[in-house]
Amino acid sequence: MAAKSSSTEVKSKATAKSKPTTTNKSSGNYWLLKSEEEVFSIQDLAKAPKKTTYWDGVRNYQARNFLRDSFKLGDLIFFYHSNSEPSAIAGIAEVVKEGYPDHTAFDPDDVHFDPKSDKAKPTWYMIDVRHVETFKKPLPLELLRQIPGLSEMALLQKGSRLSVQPVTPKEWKIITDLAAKQ
DNA sequence: GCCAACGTTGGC
DNA sequence: GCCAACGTTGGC
Repeated sequence: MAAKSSSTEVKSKATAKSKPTTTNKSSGNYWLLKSEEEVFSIQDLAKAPKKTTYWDGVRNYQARNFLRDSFKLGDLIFFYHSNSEPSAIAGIAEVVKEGYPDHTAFDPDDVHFDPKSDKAKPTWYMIDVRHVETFKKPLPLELLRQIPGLSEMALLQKGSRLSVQPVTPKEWKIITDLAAKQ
């Protein structure tokens, strides 16, 4: 397991290139994706055909880099409900297709249309994710903030807005243990 | 609904 | 290349 994601690596793509994987095995990386519950919830994902959807609409370069370069097949993802009551980690998804161009950027009728994006050289990327598990009880931000081992988690940092974030193996374990106890 | 924090844009 | 203005995110 060469999972080395950490908040300090947020600006670096080094890990993506340093691991020329030749198998379909997960890179062992963990992630967190934000979605507004009212827009697309983990329940929506569970009900989707094949419990799978494409993760479109990311229009931030840092987040784009993660999607394009670092998400690998089998990587596990916390599904986070933002702007929710309460905002919470709602469950787990997995990567079933690695980064490819986000076609919604080319569609003038789409809310995420980006007139500057060029089909020949796409600016924005997406991945496909499949539902793995919905937590019996979502883990609200307020609860997560009380866990000492999570104090450095990207999600909990002041002003953190990134909708695609790496999660460390340690954070992953603490949170999944927590979910199992609910 | 408010507003702090952040990213992006565009004038210079 | 600076930085003010603006737009967005997202907790509260």
